[in-house]
Amino acid sequence: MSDFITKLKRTHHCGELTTVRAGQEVVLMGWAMRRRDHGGLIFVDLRDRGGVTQVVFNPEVSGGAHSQAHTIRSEFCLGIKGTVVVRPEGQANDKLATGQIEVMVTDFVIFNTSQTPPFMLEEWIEVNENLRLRYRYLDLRRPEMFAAMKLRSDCGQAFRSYLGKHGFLEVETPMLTRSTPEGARDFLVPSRLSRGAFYALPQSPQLFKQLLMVGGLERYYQLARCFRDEDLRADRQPEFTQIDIEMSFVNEDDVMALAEGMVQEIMAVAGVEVSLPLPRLTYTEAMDRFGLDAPDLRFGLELTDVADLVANADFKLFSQAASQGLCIKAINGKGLSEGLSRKDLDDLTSFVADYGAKGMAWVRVREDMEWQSPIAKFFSQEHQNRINQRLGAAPGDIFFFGADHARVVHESLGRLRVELGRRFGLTRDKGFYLCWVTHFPLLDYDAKEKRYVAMHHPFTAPQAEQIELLATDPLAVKARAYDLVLNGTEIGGGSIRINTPEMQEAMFRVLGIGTEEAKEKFGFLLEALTFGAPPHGGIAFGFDRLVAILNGSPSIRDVIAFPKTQKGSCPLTEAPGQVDRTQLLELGLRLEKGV
RNA sequence: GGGGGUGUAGCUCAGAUGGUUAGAGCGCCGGCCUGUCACGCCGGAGGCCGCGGGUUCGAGUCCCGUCAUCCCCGCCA
Repeated sequence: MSDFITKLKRTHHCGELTTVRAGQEVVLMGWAMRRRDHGGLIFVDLRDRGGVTQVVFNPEVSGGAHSQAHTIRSEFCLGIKGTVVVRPEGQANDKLATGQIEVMVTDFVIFNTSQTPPFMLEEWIEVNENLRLRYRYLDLRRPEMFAAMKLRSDCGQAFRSYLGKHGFLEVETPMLTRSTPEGARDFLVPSRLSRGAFYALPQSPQLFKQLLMVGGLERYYQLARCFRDEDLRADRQPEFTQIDIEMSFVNEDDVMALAEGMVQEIMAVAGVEVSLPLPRLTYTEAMDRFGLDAPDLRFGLELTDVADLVANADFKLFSQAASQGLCIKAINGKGLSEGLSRKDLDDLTSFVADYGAKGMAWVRVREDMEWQSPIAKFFSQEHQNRINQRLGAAPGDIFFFGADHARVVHESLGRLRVELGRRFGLTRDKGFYLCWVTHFPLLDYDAKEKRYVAMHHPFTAPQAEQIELLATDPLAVKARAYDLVLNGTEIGGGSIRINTPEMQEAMFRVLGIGTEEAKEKFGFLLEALTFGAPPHGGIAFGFDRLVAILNGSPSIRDVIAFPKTQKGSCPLTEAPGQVDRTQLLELGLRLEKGV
């Protein structure tokens, strides 16, 4: 028997046998998915990563194999040898790729038995995610999970082959690096050899890839693991993977052209055709029309400025807002009025409250084009007509208004727009809509810390003709930055970088980082820029997000082999865990009591 | 740090108004079955109702706390 096991050599995968192989002897290896034991005939659905084949144990073909087959249970790991036979008349299974044939077993081996799995692996069963993660190795046996892993791998291959073809070098940058201020919280690693000092895990390879450009590599890429110690979300994990790219002697158009060609090839892996060049919007246009810097172009419901139309209406909320120069915009929910109950509107009002909107005025357009709304009485027929006209009103429409600082109106109406799209299925089966968003502001003002902060990161170059504005009107300065947006999700972002020490120092000054501090924290970069740093720029894509969207997954956890829960723990390994006292001693660490 | 949802058999869930012995489907175990394919039939086992307090004659159900998990806000250049 042991001789049989060691000599048994797999000839096919379970998904590939067809009638062409009829009569042929084959060896399959995989897991028993289901056993249908008729006492006489025993059927087992054998599954491996390639698919499923029905194998048959017939007492008249092999009595020994048949009697042992009674012991087969779910997830037993098997090797079977048998003959491919065309199924008898009327016994084909159209639901199975291999349903025209079956394998008549002549001999088989149980490589390993299995406990009863804690959950069934059939894909139609929804299982608690925590349980799936605790037994991820079983979860991964599900065809759906294999498909996700395969898609991820194929996308990675497409990315590597595309960039390899375009002369890029793959370079690994350090995982143990130094903590950088600004940005996210770092994961720290205590150093044993330098007591009291810490490495940080990289939030991104940003500085290293710039140094590679100074190093003359000209074209770099990496499938880079990045770490950020912040709270998790469906699309945020503490460690995630970035497609990281940097190029020398390029401008925005060069990087964007390279990147969209790459995205086109990656998406082709998922069977998605992308035509180039991709549409571009400026940041200002995106905010004006969609309220968000990551517009979902799969549907309309765009924002419309109505400030001029309501300025002199009797509705104080609007007229006052207009006189203060605040932003007043509206969305026309085309044909959605009927689908929204009073309770839905209350829900949506509290929905926008999450984004700072103090209220939400709405107007239903009746059959006769009259307004039905709590605020209708404040608007003359003239006002109503003009607003109807601008919003392209038709019976059955519903308007939503926002009046506040532009930031609040854009955020709340922008999110409302997406929420309406989701609720009414406006995004369903619409395919994939990509666009670039360009000309982001270079800076944002942090009211809490009372200083300017980089919108992208402090190494992003300002638009060349606006550099003087940096001193006089910093918020007006646009960056040489660009984001790639897919169906309303930012999947990539990058910029042309600052490549002279003077400009970089000026940037640090604007950000309130003093010369001493800059030297201490970024001295190595500033110094590198003094040695003939070439003009350069690049881009980074959220690989997990991209694959999740292509896979149709609501969470990136579905395309990560071993993801963390929302508390950052791993149900499988139970990380993070306690460590021995001796380990702490070696590192010179002591835990505070009561913490 | 904050808001919301969930937690009942191995899994997915049901258990109005507090009331006898907590249910179903699937899975599991045993038996029968030679054309099933989410096989079928017969029988069976399986429960700290997340955990800890409280209210009550009586709590799966009500209250407080806590833990786990999910979604969101903050945070994430």
